[in-house]
Amino acid sequence: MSLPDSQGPDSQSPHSPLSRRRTGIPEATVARLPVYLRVLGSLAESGVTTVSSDALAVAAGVGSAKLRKDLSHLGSYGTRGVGYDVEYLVYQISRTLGLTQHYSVAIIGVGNLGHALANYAGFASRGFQIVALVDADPRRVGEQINGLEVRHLDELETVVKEHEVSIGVIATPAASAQDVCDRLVSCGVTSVLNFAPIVLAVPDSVDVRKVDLSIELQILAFHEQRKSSHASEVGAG
Amino acid sequence: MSLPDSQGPDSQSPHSPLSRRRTGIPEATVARLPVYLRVLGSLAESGVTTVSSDALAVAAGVGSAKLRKDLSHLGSYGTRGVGYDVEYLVYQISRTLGLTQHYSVAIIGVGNLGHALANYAGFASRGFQIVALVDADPRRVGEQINGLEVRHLDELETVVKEHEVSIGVIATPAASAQDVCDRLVSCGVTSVLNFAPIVLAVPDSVDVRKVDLSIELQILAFHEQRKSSHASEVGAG
DNA sequence: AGGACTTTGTGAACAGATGCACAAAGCGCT
DNA sequence: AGCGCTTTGTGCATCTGTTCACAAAGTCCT
Repeated sequence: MSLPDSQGPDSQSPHSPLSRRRTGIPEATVARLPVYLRVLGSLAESGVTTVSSDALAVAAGVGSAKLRKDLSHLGSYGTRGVGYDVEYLVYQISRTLGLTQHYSVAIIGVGNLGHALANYAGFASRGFQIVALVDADPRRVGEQINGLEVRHLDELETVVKEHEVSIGVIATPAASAQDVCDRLVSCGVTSVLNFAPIVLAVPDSVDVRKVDLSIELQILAFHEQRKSSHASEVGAG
Repeated sequence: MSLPDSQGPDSQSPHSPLSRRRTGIPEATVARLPVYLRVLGSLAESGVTTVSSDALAVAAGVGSAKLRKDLSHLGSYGTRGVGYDVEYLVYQISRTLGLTQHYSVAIIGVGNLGHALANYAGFASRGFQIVALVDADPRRVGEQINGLEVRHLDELETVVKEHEVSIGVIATPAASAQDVCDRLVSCGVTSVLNFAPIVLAVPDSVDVRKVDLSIELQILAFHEQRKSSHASEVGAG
């Protein structure tokens, strides 16, 4: 989608109408599928085998019409009068999202955040495997984190090719993020998850998603402010 | 805000047409303002005093028409034929986002991620101040992080009221997130930033934004898959 | 002062996403 | 088999967001 435009959770790449036509799945739907998948996962764990769009919608925090429309993009996998088979739906969503494939992930930058990411268990689940940790600081090189040895930034290209990394996670300071990104892209990485507070410039063929604490806080601040001024504004008219 | 609906970077709370009318600022615009703000900040540091919508748009990774329309929601702060005064625009955006106010932030959960957040410098900038760290694990209570002492979860209510926390950051395991959230809400916290991989249920009056690594990865996976199948599909027709 | 040039701000067309409401489809009970 | 109940899937209206394209408004140069 992305216009040459934005990246980031929100306005996330519109990804060109073309891709939309190819997959038939709207971007807004794609962004919600992982949520459904997670909810379905816990339902399955609880022994639930069948779920209605209403129940699933409540659990996922969306409207039921929206949910049904979302699922209808994948095909007709429900049974009228009954609902959806949990296990089957999990499979279909996973397949649609491409989670039946395997993805090798490299984390660049092993500071506080990088450490947290490297240790994050949920990471490894669902086909994502961390295969490399890279840092520019020689003092951190060689350190073992979660069974992986930190490699030096100089080896980035080697490491990426060696492990056929498909997703690069940038957890470096802002100053080095663009450089790291460029190097990832030139090694053939086409998906980047960016934690650095900076807008990355990439070719159209590369997908970037950003996670940005500070932006989220500022959005919350906006609404928080609106709430505080609420009383007076309502009073005023 | 937010419909009983979604939370999270993407489909973020449509925030009811009403609020839209009250502030006059579309949600999509609000989500981009922090990006503009950041870019303007670095421009200012570089000594730039005036910037055109085109230049700013490129730096922010959006289209220039979109940027102008976004800014036009705040008022007419540009000069035709010239552009925008960087410093003045920074001020106007800050004011609009409510960053001229002060926000007290509490972080609940001081595991790997909580640690990283507590040490994150950019946090304290722009009016956000971490005033409390809370954890359920007695072994972590008392620890000093970045000059703040970790308090026990039992004291959550006390701590929140004591520091007049306006934003709660949930960095706990999924299992305790809803409980923590409920307690925050019952203490009067109306803005929550959720890092736990779970959909939080909150009253309409509370804003939740979520940051979810695993969802972002899955969205990337979807597009990555689309790219790999690209070659064959194009070949096939 | 006046004209060429630049750049903003915005009306209008378009595109995408959401929500409503209901027909179609299946289940289970008699 | 038939009837009533439940729930999906979707056409349609609506709303939100994006993009285009241009008039209005300003600067700079002569």
